[in-house]
Amino acid sequence: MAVTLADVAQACGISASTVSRALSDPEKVNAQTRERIRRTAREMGYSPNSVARSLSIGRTGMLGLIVPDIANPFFPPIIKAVQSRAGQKESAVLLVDTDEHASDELDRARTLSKQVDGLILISPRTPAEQLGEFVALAPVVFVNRRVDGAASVVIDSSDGIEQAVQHLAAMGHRNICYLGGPRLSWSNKQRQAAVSAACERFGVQLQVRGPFEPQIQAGVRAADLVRTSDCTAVIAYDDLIALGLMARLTEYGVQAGRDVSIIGIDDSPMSGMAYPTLTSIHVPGAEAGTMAVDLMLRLLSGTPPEPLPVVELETRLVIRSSTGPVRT
Amino acid sequence: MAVTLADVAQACGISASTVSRALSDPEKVNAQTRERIRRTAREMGYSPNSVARSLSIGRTGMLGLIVPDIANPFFPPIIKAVQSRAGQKESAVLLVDTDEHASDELDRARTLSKQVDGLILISPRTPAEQLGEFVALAPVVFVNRRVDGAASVVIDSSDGIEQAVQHLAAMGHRNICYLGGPRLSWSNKQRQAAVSAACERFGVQLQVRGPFEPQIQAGVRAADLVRTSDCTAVIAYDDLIALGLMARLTEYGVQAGRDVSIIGIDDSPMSGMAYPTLTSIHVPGAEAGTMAVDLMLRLLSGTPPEPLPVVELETRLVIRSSTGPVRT
DNA sequence: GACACGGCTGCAACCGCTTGTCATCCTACA
DNA sequence: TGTAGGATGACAAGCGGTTGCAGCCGTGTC
Repeated sequence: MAVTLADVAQACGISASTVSRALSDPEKVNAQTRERIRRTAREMGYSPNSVARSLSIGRTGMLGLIVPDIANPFFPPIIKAVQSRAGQKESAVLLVDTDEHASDELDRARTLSKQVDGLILISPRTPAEQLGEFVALAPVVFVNRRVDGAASVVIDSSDGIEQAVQHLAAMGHRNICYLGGPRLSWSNKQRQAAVSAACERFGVQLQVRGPFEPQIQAGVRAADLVRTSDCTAVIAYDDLIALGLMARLTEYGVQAGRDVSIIGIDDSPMSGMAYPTLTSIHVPGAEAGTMAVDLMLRLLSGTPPEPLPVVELETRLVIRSSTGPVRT
Repeated sequence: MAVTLADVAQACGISASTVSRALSDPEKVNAQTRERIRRTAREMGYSPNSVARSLSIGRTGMLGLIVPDIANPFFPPIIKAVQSRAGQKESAVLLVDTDEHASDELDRARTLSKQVDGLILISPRTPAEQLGEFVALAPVVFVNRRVDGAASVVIDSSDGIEQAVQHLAAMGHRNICYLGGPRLSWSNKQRQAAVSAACERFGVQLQVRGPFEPQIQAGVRAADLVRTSDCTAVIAYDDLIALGLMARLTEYGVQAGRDVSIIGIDDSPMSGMAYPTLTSIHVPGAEAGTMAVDLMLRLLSGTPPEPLPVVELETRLVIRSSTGPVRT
């Protein structure tokens, strides 16, 4: 029912191979033949069958994108960037949401790897020992996680975190709390280490609580821990936790920015929205997505550069009103 | 390099067709042969090439999902539901985000339609006259939009909206404002009509403002319009607009639930988060996603039922603290 | 004992496109 | 005028599965 290459060829009284070349490798076909073919193809409404094409050339033109949770506002900007960059490069994106199930990642990757040219894993929750298996499966780019021997786009939160701790220290906070993210989360380890280092540098006492899921409810749960501690400021693993915390504290009459200082990480759109607005560390998600696609395309086309590229992106503190001088 | 059907066949000293049948149509193969084949296949790490399979059987096992904006919190739950349902049914999901560009939808659909078995369009922004073209392209299910002659899952906001207006009227509000969504949005038309009907029924004055983009910033912009009007309550096209509005009004010292009543639509996770928490109309997005996949699978398998099915889902009001008695 | 029938399996065509190889024809140069 | 060489386009062999058809063999029936 769909018009095929052979149909066009027949209509032109010419062989299929020539039609194929006329459309994909124009140089190799005489100019007027080419034009005639193209016109007929257009008139007949021909459009190549991408499955057949994939089978023949051995590439599908699709990228697999594995994400822990689309509903987490940290991810959509990355996903959008990946999509749009892939679109520019004529690739489609096969998206998979693992619902934060670390153990699903490898399974889904295995399935996916047969339908796509390469895999982009955003913030994978899989334990480090198993990450190698992904690399064996297909060309892989990791985002928001550094993996030895693999291409990755990492977001170095240490700059932003250092700014955050400095900001708090400058306002007199001497006792702060870090609300940790999922235990298996690589970025949680990074963030916690950065907080810890910065606290040491600025002479601030640090207490660590957690793990918390990157969800609003977890932040609500964290509120009681914070209220009963002697911390005057909190840095949360992400904005969701920070927002949940802030909302719950508000219910208790504890006001962020006045009674306690709260800093989130991700700078999601909601942080500008909350009341009070949330001081947060901006994480360049969109850039990361774009870079990941570019990296992948580089891996796919030709020889991967030997030391596999690791792109580092920086973060910075965005001060809003959930932070303020320590209450004396 | 990957192990193929032929490799397995050779290893078993058997023909490829038998191997194929042993794996996909077990009944037709002798039990012990089948077991031997399966074992060898497993040992060799065989896994079928899905592209070749697609070419052969003429189906790709993929569904195309077109969404206006992943970053809008209304969509992720739907997308997740579609994914997970499709996953259960061994289908993959090819996601496309059109960034709210109505005119992109048809283009993307055209490209996509060649790689997938069917198209699911969530809240399409395309004008009604052109919707027929999608149907011509491939099996289509529309979500959150009723399209004549096509399968659709619609969310009937009228119940929820009626409850909302009744709720406001009961608290003495006699003058309310509806902040409209995008002009081309079908659901905006539905919602506005429902608000209008309900206001009439409950004897409430209605003012309509807009259009506003479903984004926080639009709500912020709306705040001035609301402040200078004589409305005592607002129903916004969606939660984002409501939240933006509420945050901005808070900055002005106008407190939702006390000085003005605000109701959002979508009941997104943030509505429980904001301060004050946002009264909102719950929209069953996840159910809609699941139903859409089921509908699609029904369309694809066998004869579509003649009157193309339209699934209707209901909405309901979730009262939180952004609404209260009119201030006297 | 011959025949029919049914269960298994192999052969080969096909899905639609790409691409290496080769024949043909024309041009240009010696 | 003969021939080398470059365009140009046809042929055919895949890519890796699926599936209709036919053949083989064993069993049951008359």
